[in-house]
Amino acid sequence: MKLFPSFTSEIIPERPYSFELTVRKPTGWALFTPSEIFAEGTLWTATHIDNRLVGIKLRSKGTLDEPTVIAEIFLEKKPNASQLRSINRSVTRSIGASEDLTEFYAMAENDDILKHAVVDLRGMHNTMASTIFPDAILAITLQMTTITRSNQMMDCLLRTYGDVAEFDGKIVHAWPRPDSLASVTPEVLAKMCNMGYRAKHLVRLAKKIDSEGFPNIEELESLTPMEAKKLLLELPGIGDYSADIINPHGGFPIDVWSADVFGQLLFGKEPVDKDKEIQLIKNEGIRRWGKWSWMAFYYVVQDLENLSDRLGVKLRLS
DNA sequence: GCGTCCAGGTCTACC
DNA sequence: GGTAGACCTGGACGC
Repeated sequence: MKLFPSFTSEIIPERPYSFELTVRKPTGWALFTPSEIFAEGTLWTATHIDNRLVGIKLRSKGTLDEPTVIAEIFLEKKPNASQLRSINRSVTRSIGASEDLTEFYAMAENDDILKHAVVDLRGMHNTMASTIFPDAILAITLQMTTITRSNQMMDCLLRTYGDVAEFDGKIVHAWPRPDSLASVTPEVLAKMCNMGYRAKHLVRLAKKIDSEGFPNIEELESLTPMEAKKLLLELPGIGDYSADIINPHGGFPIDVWSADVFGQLLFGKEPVDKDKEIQLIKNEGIRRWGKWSWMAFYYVVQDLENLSDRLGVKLRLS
């Protein structure tokens, strides 16, 4: 779909704000889609906001302590005033511009693990999807397989069922909308993208979000973290780990990989019986970092290589 | 070349 | 409430 220049916003994030660390994480996690393009300090990306395909060009005009982000928005049609406000609000929230890191940093400076990460990654804000569906796709494709195959599944979903945004001389593939996958049979999806048993979960989940009135990301955000998680656990194929990935409040998503990392950091050893020890590691992380558990997880995972050196432990990088 | 194991979880049946 | 076993697939590994 061709998108045209619509409007430009100047966003003033809470300081400190590192544009590059925030929109382009050290681990390579994308802001909205793995297909987005980052070059010479500018990000071209695409997502759905209010069911509308939106092309977004982001660049920094400021510094870590005097940050300004310029967001150029590309749409198929001219938005009305309400749509414009909604897109602005969504982009501002997604790039973590309103997030105040002061309290987290104060806690982290007295934490033997985090005190290193917050120095290494000063100004990195938490980013957020504009809808829950992309994170649900991520969570389901990560389940019980290798990262290589997860990436193959995600790439197929993106290119076969996603929307293509053409704008500013770039082409970016956005994640599929729930209605695009709700109309596909699990058999076709399993065959097309080698998804195996995950296909039926994903199709049922797409139908539930598309037509059964499941709360959107802003509605989940207005609930308490536990209320939001309880609702997410009602989605097909979404268990404790996946709900912690999708929850807009953040969680402490411990899987077999992060269990090795946080087992080393919190108990000095990787778990032997992962099934049993994952819950212990999760409980200890939540006990130690409380409401900042997600930010702690986020900073640690983005800083593994440095932390391995600084703490003198061998952390499994991926 | 072939068989087996296992990987960034979740669901269900059974106790 | 707790837990064992099934679930798609393909790469790695041993033989």
